[in-house]
Amino acid sequence: MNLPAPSPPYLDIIFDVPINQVFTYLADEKGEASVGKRVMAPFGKRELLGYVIGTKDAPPENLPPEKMKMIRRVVDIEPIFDDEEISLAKWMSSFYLCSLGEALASMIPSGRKINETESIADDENEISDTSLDLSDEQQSALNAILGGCGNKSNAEKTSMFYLYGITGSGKTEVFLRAAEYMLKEGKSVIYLVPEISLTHQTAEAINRRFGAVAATIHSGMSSAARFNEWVNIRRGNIKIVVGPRSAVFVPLRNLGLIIIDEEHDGSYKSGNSPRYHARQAAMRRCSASGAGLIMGSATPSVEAWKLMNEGVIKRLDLTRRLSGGTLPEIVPVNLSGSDSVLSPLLKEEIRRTAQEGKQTILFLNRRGFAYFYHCNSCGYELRCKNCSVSLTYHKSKGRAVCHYCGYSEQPPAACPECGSLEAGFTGFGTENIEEEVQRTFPDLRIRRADADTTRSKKGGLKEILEMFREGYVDVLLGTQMVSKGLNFPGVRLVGIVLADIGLYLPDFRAAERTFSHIVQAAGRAGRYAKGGKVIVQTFRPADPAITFACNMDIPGFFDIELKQREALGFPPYSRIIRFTSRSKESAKADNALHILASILKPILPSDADMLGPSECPISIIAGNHRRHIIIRGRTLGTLHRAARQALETYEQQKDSRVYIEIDVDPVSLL
DNA sequence: AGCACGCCGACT
DNA sequence: GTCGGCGTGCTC
Repeated sequence: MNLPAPSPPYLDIIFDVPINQVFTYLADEKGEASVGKRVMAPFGKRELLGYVIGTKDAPPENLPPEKMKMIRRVVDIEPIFDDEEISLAKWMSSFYLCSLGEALASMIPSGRKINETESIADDENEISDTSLDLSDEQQSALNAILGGCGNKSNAEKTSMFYLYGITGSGKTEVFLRAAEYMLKEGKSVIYLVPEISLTHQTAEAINRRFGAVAATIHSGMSSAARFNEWVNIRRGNIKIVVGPRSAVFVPLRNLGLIIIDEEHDGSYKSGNSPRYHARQAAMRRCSASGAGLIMGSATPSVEAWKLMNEGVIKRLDLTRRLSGGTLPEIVPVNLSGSDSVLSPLLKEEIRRTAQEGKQTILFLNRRGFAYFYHCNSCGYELRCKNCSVSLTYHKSKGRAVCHYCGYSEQPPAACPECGSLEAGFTGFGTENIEEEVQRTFPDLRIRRADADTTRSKKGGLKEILEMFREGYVDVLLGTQMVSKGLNFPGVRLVGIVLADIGLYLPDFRAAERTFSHIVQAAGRAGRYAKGGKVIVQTFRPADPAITFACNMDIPGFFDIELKQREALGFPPYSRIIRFTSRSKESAKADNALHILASILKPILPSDADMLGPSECPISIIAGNHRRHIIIRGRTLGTLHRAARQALETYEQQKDSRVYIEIDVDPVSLL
């Protein structure tokens, strides 16, 4: 009879703290601690949850034995992670410049606050319960995928694919067939979706179709439920996981495939440290495990498009709509000189739509952004005292409100600067539009859906959308969140009230986003409606983001956008790391970044440059002054090295205790 | 990130 | 005379 080998007395443990250091502890007497388990351990003056990532028989030489402490207790009965997760965490830590503990903690569901915004899904992907016949295009796409990543003997083979096709061209069916193949091969599958609310319906559909093999894991679940699923997945009871960006980390063994639906979607990038991108993490997981990767969208990210041009990702085109539905006509309308937010054409079309017994959706993509207090005499703008962004007028409250920190004030009757009475709220806010639409069409039933009208009561949005679906509403008015309504059969007209709002943002991705929004809206609007129409109101009708979107010329847009990015040296022709400081005192925020800049400057690689330090476009958020530095270079490797070295030196100079946030490959620079 | 230790201002 | 501000140092 073999006694179990005595477990090593020393444990290497990491914590969810921003110190990239492994701490050695004495194991407990029972010897229950082992790699992959979590433990409670005394850490300084407190007791923290730690992750055991290694064991050893001898203590580290340079550690005085009296400093070493013993763990308090072992949390897990069985290990909840192993070398695969540790290796992925190590990659995260070095790629996103965070500590190993922060990386691992962000992967494992264990109390760390995760931030995946919940909103109503659109049911664009209506998944059939049974296998559908594939079109020729779908079939050849599937063949390419299975030929590329079905062959396990050669993991180096092209195994990244992109299903590029308009809404309704059947991407989902190809995803499912590829997943089905992998499951039959005994492999497991991760299916990433952009919205939490999509996970449930997608998983349900997969279960109906393949039997109960799919699990979901997302922040809408209780942490206990999430953790249960994690353990279930790790035990091998589950073969396919559907979820938002964090699901890219689930401990599925024998991974065969990762699917990323709506690859362009911004929610794949984490908003808090470590600011990982699920696409990047998926690529890393796939290359480490030999699994395949399939992404899909009608409007890929510029990054993905470039990789397709280079052949790194194999592009598979789905050009035809399966249902035969035609795309709606997209009409740009120049708003310049108009004194109304509703152009004559839009009014006329709303009227006609109503007369035909059909419905209209009016889109405002950024709530209140252009609805600012403005003096026509001196140009004064009313801005938030804390956040420096324009205040939005909320008529229901009679106050001007900040969309970042919630500050509000009584709007002045006359310009505070020059006293002119030619001042007030102009521009475009949802309330404003509602009023104007109501005034213009007193006989129509108009409903507004935005964060204010839907937040108060749970399901508020659902209710509004239900009423809309049932035909009790003629005109639905709202932000992105009403995109679900686009799939309702009664919708004939979609008005994008001010398409170029985003173009005024100081962000090099503004054109890409604007373009994508219009194309996505149009693609969905044409799902059912015959003779559907999309009206794109803009002050910049000649802007390529508008013109190419209106012509549905996607490759055309990417061609000129890529040229533009190349000329300006922006991604994907460069890589970027952004350092942001924030402090209640602007001098501190400034100072910290100037120190960092002076360290960075001399060690930047020759192919790199530095922008800033400068104020962030949104220079104050919730009372914190924000400054940033952007370093930019041809490849990430050399930037990483410089950044790591600079951060280390900065730590030692320990001047001001200002928090610096690091964003590798930032998606927003606001 | 916390949390404590430590040295300078307005309060019972 | 103390309470308490947040600068900075440390965490096996």
